[in-house]
Amino acid sequence: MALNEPKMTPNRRVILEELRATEEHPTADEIYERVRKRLPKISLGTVYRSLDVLSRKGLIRVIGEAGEQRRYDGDLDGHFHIRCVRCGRVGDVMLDAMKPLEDAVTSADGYQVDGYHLCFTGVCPECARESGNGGTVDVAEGHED
Amino acid sequence: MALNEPKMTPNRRVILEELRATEEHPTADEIYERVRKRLPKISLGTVYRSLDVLSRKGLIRVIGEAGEQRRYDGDLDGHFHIRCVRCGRVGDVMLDAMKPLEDAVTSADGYQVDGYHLCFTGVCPECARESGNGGTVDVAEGHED
DNA sequence: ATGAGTGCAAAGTATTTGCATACCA
DNA sequence: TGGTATGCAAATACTTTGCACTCAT
Repeated sequence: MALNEPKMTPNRRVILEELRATEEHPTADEIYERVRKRLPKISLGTVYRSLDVLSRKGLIRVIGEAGEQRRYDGDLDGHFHIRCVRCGRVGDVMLDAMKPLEDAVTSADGYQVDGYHLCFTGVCPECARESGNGGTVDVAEGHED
Repeated sequence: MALNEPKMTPNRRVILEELRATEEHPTADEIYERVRKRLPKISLGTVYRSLDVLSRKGLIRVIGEAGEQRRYDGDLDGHFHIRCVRCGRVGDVMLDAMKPLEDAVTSADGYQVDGYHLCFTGVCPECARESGNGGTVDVAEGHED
């Protein structure tokens, strides 16, 4: 009667495959739309539950900031994300400088670190090219009165 | 008729003060409850709008992961956060190893980096003490079948 | 007078959950 | 047979928004 660990069901496998097949970082309902082509009767609730299981198993990563919609990433390699503040696109950043940081956190604060979420924000090269410096951002940020 | 930049109003000032006065990382409605003691007629909507203004001005920081409730931090010093996967508590982590990472991202990917969000997850010392290794987490994470 | 800020309440949206059924070991 | 997984729909919870009113310049 002990709580068994979640199984890898066909639904979950398809979700995982779709996630691994894309370079994008889709939201739950984008995943739902894709998966639906292969499994027409799957429900959005199942997609949410599956994504939860997969991320708890460490098979996928959840990205995005609080208050925003979750995005999912099937790529587990050591990389971070960067979100363009103008177009909202989320890109990957390869960097393997993280281990020392993890170690420092562990030793300095007594936490058992089991993961981290790192997302830079900035302006992507495309946006920078298109709009020079102006763009969509309209709130002054350097000073107050 | 040009869009003026948001002003520092009494409401916003009180919210900022409350945020700077606490070591916790309160949510919008926790802030609402605190601020209400000083400004009994302030509304939750205004708190949300103010927090948005303050964070766009760079006076406070927004923390937390996608799909979760936003938490706010009035401390702008270079530090990161760590959230205990068991109790949900968010703590501060002092670390000044970030600059090199920022530089690396900028040069490697052509982004103009204007910020980052870094949050570790792990088990806080209290939780580790209380429950050994079991605790509330009941999903196996190392292997699948 | 004009534009920004606010309170209130309603709307919106992402995510979770209850329940009956289907499935697998 | 026992327990997990699923579809569907309802429920939750957080956040945003519309509108009328107030405030300061």
